[in-house]
Amino acid sequence: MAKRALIHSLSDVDIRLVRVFITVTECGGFAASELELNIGRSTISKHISDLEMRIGLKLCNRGPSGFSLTQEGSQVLQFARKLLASIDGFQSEIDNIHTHLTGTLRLGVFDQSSTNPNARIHAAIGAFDELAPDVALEIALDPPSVLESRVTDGSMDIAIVPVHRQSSLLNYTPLYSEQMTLYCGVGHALFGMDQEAIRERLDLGAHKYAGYGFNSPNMKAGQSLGATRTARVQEEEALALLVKSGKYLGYLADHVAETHLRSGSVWPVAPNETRYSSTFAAITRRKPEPDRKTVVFLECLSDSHADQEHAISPHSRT
Amino acid sequence: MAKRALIHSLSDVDIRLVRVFITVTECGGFAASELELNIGRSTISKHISDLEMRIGLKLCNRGPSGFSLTQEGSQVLQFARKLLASIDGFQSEIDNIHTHLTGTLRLGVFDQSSTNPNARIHAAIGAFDELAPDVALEIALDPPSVLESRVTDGSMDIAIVPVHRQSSLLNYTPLYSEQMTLYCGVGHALFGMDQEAIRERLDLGAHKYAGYGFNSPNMKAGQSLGATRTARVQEEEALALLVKSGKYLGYLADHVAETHLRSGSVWPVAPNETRYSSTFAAITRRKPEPDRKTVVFLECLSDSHADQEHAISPHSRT
DNA sequence: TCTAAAGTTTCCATTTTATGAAACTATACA
DNA sequence: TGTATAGTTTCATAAAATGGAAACTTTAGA
Repeated sequence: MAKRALIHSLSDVDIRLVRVFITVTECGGFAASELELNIGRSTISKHISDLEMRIGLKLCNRGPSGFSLTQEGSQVLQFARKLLASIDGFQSEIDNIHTHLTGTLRLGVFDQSSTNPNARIHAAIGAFDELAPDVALEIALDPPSVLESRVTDGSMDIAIVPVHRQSSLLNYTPLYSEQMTLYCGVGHALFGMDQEAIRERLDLGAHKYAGYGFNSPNMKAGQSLGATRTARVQEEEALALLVKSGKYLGYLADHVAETHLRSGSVWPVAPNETRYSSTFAAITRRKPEPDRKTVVFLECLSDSHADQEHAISPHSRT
Repeated sequence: MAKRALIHSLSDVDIRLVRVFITVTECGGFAASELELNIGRSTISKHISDLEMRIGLKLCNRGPSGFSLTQEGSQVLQFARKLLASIDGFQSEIDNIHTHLTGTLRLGVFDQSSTNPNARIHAAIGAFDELAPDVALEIALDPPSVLESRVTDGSMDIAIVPVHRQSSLLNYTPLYSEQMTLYCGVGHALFGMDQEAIRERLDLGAHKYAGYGFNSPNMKAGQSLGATRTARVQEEEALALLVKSGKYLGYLADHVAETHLRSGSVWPVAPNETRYSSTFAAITRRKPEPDRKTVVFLECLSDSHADQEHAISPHSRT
C-alpha cells in the first residue's frame, strides 16, 4: 500500500478512479452516485480510497456525518475536470478524423490520356470535394510506368492509367474504356479502299506503323498485327499528325478519330479486325492499404463511371 | 467487435492502449517495443488492434514488410501525445499540491489574551510562512466561545484559546500557560497585609470580586474561592483598573501584575492558596480532520512552544 | 522458385484484477 | 437509547489481462 503511494505516477487505470471521484462529488456522496455510476457502494468506496492512496491526499470527508470535499479535494477536483476535458478533446479530435478528411490526395493521370467523353474524372473530383472539402488535391501528369511506380512506392495515392500488364502490387479498379481503331490518312495506299478489299490484302508489315514510345496496349496491338513500328511518338496529337500525313498507319481512339473521319481526313483500316479496347483503371497500392481519403476518392471515381461496362479481368490475388 | 467500435467513446482503460501505441511508434515496431513496454508481443498486438477497433481507424501498417504509420495514425499519434501531456500535467498539479500549500489559513486568537511572554504565536507564524509562503493568513480576535464554535463548524481552521471545558468535537494542543494570582490594590483592606494574616482571615465572600464576563477558568476560580462577582469586565485592562482602584479583588496574570507590583500599586492575596494556572491551547476540529496547511501550522505552534510544560489532561477520545 | 528469417496474429492456460453481497462500524436523529 | 443512514471491510466469484506456443504472412536471399 504505502509503497504504491510513493510511486506517485498516475497510471492509466487510475483515470477511471478520477472519473468516479468527479461523479461522486457531483452526486454529493457515495450512496447517491451508486445509481449514476451503476456500480456498488463497496466498489466506489474502494475506488475513492485507492485514488486517495495513489495521489497521497485525503480528498473528501465522508461518513454518516455527510460528504464534503477537503481543501485538497477541491483542488484535485478542479484538475480532474480539466483532465477529463482533455480526454474528451482527444475523443473529439478522433471523431474529427472520422468525419472530416484532411491532408493531401496525390492523384496521377496518364499524361496522354485522350479527352475521352467516357472519362468522368472531373465529376469524381467534384463529388470528392463535396465529401472531403478539406483535402487538398495534387494532380500529376505522367506516363503510365511512372504513375505505377509512384503508386507502388507510396509517393502517389492513386492514379488513372490504361491497363496494360497488371502488377501484383496494385489494385485495379476499371473505370472506362476507349475503342482504338487503326486508321490511315489521305494519300495512303489503303485510303478510301473498300474494307473488304483491305481485309483481303491485310499485310500490315508492308506499311509503316506509328505507335507510342512507351509500354502500352497500343504497342502490343501493333505487334499482334505484324506491324513494324517505324515511328514513335509520345503524344496523341503527334500520332494523329503522322496518320493524317498519309504515310503511316496508327491507332486512334474512336472519339478522337470521329472529327477527322467527318472531315474525310482519315480512313479506318479493317476496323473489325484491328480494333481493340483500352481500359483505363484507377490504381492503388495493395499494401499498405490506401488511406481513407484515397478510398473515398476511389469510390467517387467508381460512382462516376458506374454506368460503364469494363472488359478487364480482375487481378488474381496471390 | 464491430459493436464496440460503434460505441466510439474512449473509455478509461483505453488510455493505456494509447500509451502503448505511442511507445510502439517510437520504437518503430512491436518487437522493438517489447522490451520498452515490458509486455509480451502478443499483448502489444492485441492492444494495438483493440485501439484501432475502438477508435475505428487503422493506425499503422505492420508485418514482415516493416512498421509504418498510416496517415490517420500520424494524426492520432499527435493527439495522443497531447493527451499524455495533459495526464502528465494533472500529475504535476497533484505533485504541486503536495509540495506547495495554498489557500487561506483562518486563525483565531483569544481577543483578551494577555501579552504573555510565553506565547510564541508570532514565532509560529514566522515558521509557517517559511514552510508555506503561498498560504494567506486570516487572523480573527474573538472570545473563546466564539472561537470554539467557529472551529467546530469549520469556518475557522485553528484557534488559540484558554482551556476551560474541553469539547469532544475539538482537539486540544497545549501551548503555554500563565499563572493567575489574586490581587488587590492600594487602599484595599488587605493591601500590604502580611500573607500569614491574610490567610487567617481569608473570607473572600466579604470582598468585592471582579471577574470576566465570559466563561473562563477565571470565573471558576473565583467561584471556588467563595467570591461573589460584583464586577464584570470584558477586557484585561479593565480588570487591572478595578483591582488598582483598591475596591476589588481580581485575578491578574503574573506577567501583567509584575509591573504593577514593582510600582507598589497591587498586592497579592494569599498567592499560594489562590493561584491557578490557565493553559492556552490550539484547538482544531476532530472531524472532519483538519487539512494539511492547518496541520502544518499546528506543528509550527507546537514547535514554537516545545520548551514549555503544560498541565492539561489530554481529552479522552470517545 | 524455393527456403529461411522476421514480424504479427491467434489460441489457450494462467494469473491478476474488479465486482457485489453481507457483515461491520460510526454518526445523526428521534 | 434505539433506529436509520452512510460508508468500510471481507470474501467469494466473475471478468480481464497476460504470456507462451503455434500458425500465418511477407521479404530477402540462394
